[in-house]
Amino acid sequence: MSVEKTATAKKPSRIQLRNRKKILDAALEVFSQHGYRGATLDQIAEHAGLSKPNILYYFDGKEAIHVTLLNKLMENWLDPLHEMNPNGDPLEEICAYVRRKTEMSREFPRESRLFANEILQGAPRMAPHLETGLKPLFDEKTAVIQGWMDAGKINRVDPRHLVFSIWATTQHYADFEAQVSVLTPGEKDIIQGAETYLDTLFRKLLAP
Amino acid sequence: MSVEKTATAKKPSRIQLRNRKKILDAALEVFSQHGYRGATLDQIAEHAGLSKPNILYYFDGKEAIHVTLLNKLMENWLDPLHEMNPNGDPLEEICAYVRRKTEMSREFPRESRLFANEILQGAPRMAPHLETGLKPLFDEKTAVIQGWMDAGKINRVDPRHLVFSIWATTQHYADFEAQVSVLTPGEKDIIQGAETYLDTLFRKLLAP
DNA sequence: CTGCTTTTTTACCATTTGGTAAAGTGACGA
DNA sequence: TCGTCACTTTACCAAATGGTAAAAAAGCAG
Repeated sequence: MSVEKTATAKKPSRIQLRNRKKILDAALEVFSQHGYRGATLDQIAEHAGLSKPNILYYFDGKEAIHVTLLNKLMENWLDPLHEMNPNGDPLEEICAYVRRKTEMSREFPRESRLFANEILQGAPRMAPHLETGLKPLFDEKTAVIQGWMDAGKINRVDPRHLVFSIWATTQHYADFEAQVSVLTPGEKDIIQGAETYLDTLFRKLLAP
Repeated sequence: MSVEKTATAKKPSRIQLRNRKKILDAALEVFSQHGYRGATLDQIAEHAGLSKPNILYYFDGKEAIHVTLLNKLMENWLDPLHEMNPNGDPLEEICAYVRRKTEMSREFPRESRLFANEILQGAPRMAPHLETGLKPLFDEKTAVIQGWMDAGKINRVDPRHLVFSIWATTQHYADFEAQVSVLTPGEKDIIQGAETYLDTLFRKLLAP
């Protein structure tokens, strides 16, 4: 069921491993900057330091590369939400989640933009993933938060909008980096300040 | 200095006005969905109900259409921020700004996505606009907010991050609509709930 | 070294895409 | 009614783009 070529039972060679990684890294760079339709195989090939036909030796086509990237992305992207512990202290769990998401905006801006591009354009290649991967987790965690509110541990707000606002505020620094950097010139680490601000924001909202 | 063809001193005819509007509306639809490089003149032509050469009779090319759209967008996009009155009640002014921005996400989602697409891809055709249009306004208004904080009218936070978080949370509902609609199925007007939630969010943050 | 497999390159191709030239059509004032 | 100007269509084109076939080169087990 893999999208990669030669993905039979045989274990991939050292060369395959290395080149697949080079291709995916180059593709992440290009797709995250130009979106799916704006990216070209030639750009990816150049970034990867390989020829275009050579890239098509490793992947079945442009779409296959994109899908592979999105698959790998979803694994890591949902991790921080998974880590939110229903048995932990509610306020601290949520603030820790905000911190982890902010951290990802700093560490993986390309992944954030790849995701943003895909969603912006209607999630044509990711709708299934949203349904089967994100939706159940979202329902589960909003229910947990609702439980915390019902128990009076945190202030009562719509948990869905709470999660949306966490995603929006944290990913903003990666997705809108071009704007942020124009408006805060010479700032060495604007995300540092964001971490402090967002902690205050959600603490004030939720403190019972 | 206009980007449109035949933009001499002569006033545009009725036909020109109608067709330019048709083209720009079609272009907004297509660019906001696919981004600049992903959009094609053929798509725009079809949406506009005109032939491709006919479109190029009214505009100098694909880029000219895009630039025209971005120019018109910036006018309206900054309006809500302009309306924030330094002499009004601080908390109410900011909450009113949040409300206006939320409203725009509901009323003009395509414009929001057009903007988001452009920023996501590094603002290649809008960097000047950000510098000359947005930046001064941003500096002015963050200074106003800082003044309110210094006067003890609202709680003290970094005004820049405050504004970023307002943009992020309000535009999220338009830009990530594909994701939001998957996670809140059957919701007739999710933005209604967002308005309530965001009012609470920023009130709790800023109430002195 | 030898023969076999894996990897890479060269040379293409069909389609799409932004754009143009020029002929044709229509509206409208003199 | 006629000529002029504004608008539209038809027929193209060159470049870019995703993709392929097949030869050449590089690894590598024996």
